Amino acid sequence: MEGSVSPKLDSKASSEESELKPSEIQASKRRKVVEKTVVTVKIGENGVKLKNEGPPSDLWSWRKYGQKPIKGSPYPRGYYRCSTSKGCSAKKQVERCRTDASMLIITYTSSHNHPDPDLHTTNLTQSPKEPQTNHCDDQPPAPKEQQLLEVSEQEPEEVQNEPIKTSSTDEDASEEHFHYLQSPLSSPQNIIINQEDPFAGNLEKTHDTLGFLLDEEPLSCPHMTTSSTPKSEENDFFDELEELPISSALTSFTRSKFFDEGIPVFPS
DNA sequence: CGTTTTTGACCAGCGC
DNA sequence: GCGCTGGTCAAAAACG
Repeated sequence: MEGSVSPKLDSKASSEESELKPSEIQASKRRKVVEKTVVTVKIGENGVKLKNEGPPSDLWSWRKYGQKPIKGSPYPRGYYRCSTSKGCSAKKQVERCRTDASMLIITYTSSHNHPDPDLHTTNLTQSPKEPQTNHCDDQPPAPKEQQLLEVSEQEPEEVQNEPIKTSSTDEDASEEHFHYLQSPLSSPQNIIINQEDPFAGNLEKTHDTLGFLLDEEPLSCPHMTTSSTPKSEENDFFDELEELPISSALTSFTRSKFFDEGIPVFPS
């Protein structure tokens, strides 16, 4: 059925192409230029334990539809699709940073065409935006809750395993401790989320996250970093990797970005 | 029984 | 034009 591939790709492509922005799409036309958001998550212990905890790793349900080993990286990349909504074309790729085993690189593609389950419950009345059609990003319903974020122009992954903490003080970021790093190289937007930071508090996230965070240690696990990572750890990581060790905060924030059209402008 | 995960194969885009 | 890599689908199996 070679013909069957066309339709599916077509539908996907058309959907994505419609929303992607000419200036924000990936520069490298490796494949179909689509809207991609790269999120680097530092999985201290939070993420790892996530699966053990009750709270879902994501506000949305993701269904794994494939996994492939990436050249140059000892870790495979998992491909997930949003299963929360049948017609949702949101996808995400999860892989581990080859330079830092404790870092997860999640690449979000497309956006959800349905309200966030969690927020939905809360804003149920205010955002009855049903998937009337496919206009998901046409209407930025998401309030600019978390828009102020640290924007830096550095490459997170290329650097050492040292989490880039914009010393800008961050505090400005009184709103959150998320660090957005734009990567002019290939990704339109790189977001670094240091879960080790007590960011969740400001993110109006669900108690689930907090609870799970609190349940775990404040952070840390310096001994398990890169080169010294034992094989068992690797395997274990894979296991976690597939579990989507992402906190709801991350998702929520990502969602906002998508719906908001995200990605605040990067002041040069 | 329904949903999700796993694995292999196929296809498309890009580089050389 | 060929080869390589990445991305997706489909079938089967596993799990709740």
